[in-house]
Amino acid sequence: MARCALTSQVQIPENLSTITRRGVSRIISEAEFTAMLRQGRPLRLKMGFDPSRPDIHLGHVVGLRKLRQLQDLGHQVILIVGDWTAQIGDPSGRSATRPMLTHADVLENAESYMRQFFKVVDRQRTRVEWQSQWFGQFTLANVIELTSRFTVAQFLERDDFARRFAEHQPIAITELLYPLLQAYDSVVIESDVEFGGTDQMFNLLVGRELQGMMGQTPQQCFLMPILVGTDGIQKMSKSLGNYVALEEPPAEMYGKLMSLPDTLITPYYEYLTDVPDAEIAEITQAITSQTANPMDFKKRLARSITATFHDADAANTAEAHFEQVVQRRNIPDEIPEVTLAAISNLTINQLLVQTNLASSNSEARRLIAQGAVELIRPNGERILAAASAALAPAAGDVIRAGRRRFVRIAE
RNA sequence: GGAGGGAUGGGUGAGUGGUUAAAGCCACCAGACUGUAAAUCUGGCGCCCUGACGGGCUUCGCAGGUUCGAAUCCUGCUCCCUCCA
Repeated sequence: MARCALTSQVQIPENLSTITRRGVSRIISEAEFTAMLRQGRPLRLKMGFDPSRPDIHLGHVVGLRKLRQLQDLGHQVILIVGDWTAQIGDPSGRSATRPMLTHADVLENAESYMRQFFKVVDRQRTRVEWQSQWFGQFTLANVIELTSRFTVAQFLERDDFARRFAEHQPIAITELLYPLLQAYDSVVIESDVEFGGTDQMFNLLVGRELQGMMGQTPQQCFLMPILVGTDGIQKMSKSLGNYVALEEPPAEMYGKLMSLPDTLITPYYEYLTDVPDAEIAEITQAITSQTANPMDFKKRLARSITATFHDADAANTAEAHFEQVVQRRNIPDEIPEVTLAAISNLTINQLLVQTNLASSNSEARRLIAQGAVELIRPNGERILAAASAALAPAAGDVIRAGRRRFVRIAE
C-alpha cells in the first residue's frame, strides 16, 4: 500500500508504539523523534555499513525491518557504503595483518551486501552514498580539524574502549578515528535519524554531537536490540558461529532456527516477524504455562522467517525435510552420492573419510565406536557398523554417520 | 629512553623438569531420552596403525641449546601489553 505510493505525502501513524517500541532498544531522544515524525516531511534515515564483511545475518535484520517500516510511511533511507574505511582494513582484533582490501573486493562486497540488504529494505526509497565521495578529498588539515573537536577522555568513555583499556587489551589509534569518520558521514548527508545496535550508541552520539557543533539539527539515534544467537547466550555474530545468514539455504536456515533454545522464541517473533503483539503475548503465555508444545511455535517461526528470505514453497520444503530427517530419522531426499567403484576395496574407516562423513581416520573410528554409523538398505534394513565387521555396501545403499550426514552408493 | 609482564590445543585458561596428548569451562561431535538441530543425561573431542589390548608420531610464538628426559631451565629472535619518562 504505502510502498506503491512513492510520491504521496508522509504518513503519520496514530499509534506510534509499533515504530518506537517494538524491536527498539532505545531512541535518543524519543520525544524529539516523535516531534520530527509529526512534522510530516520525509526524514533522512542513515544506515552505514562496512564492506569488509559482506554477510548479513538475522541480527542485522532487526534494524533493517525498522528502516522498512519507516520507508513504508514515506521516509527515505540513505545507505552509506564505508568503502574508505574498509580499504584501510579493520585494525581491531588480534588477527594480526588483515590483508588490505582491493577496490575490486570492496565493490564486490558492497554489491553482495546490498543484494541482501534490499531483501528487507525498499530499494525505491533508498539512496546509496559512498564514503569516498567526501573522504577521497580529505586532507590532513581536515583530519586535524575533525579530531580537535573531541578528547581522548571522551572516547575512552566508550564501553568497549574502557573495557579493553582496563584489561590491557590493545586499542589502535585508528580505532579512535572510526567514530569520528562515522560522525562526519552524518554531517555530510544531514542525517535526521541514524540506526545501529546498542553497541553503536557511542558512535551514533558522536554523530549527534558533531552535527550540533556544525550548526545542524542533531540526528536522532535509534538503538536496536542485540539479537541473541542460536546458542541462546551470546549476541549473534559470524565469528561466534551462532548466526543465521540471510543467504543460508532454506533447509539450513529452518534447521538453525529449530535449534534455538525455547527461551528465544518470543524475542525472535518480536524482532523478526510481523506477528501482532497480542498474539506474541498469547504464545509466550502458552509456553510459560506449558499448555502448548514450544516446538510448534518454533516451527511456525522457522517457516515464517525462511519464507521471508526465500519463499513459502522453500519454507514448506524445508519443514518437510526437517520432519523427515530430524524428527523421523529418515533419509533425506537429496544426498551426495559416490560410485561403488570409488569405494571398493576401502575399509569402513577409509570409506567414511573418502565420502567426507568423517574428517579423519580417528574421527571415523570414534563414530563407529559410538554407534553413529549404519548402512541402510533400499528395503529399509539398517545394519549398524561395528569396528570388526565389514559392511559390504552395495549400489543403492545409504551410509549414515550421525544424524545428518549421509551418502548414497551409486552404480 | 627506562622497568616489568606475557605468547599453551577452535575459544578461554591451568600447568614452572618426568605421573602431560597437556586440568577445568565453552564450543563442537556422538549416543540415550524426547516435544525440535530445545532441555536433560552419558560418552567423545591431535594424527597414524590395531577387532581389541596396545603401539608409533607430532603439538604449548619462532630458532637454537642444556638434560637420560623440556610446555616447563638457558640464549637469541618475533609479536603483544602495562608502568615510568
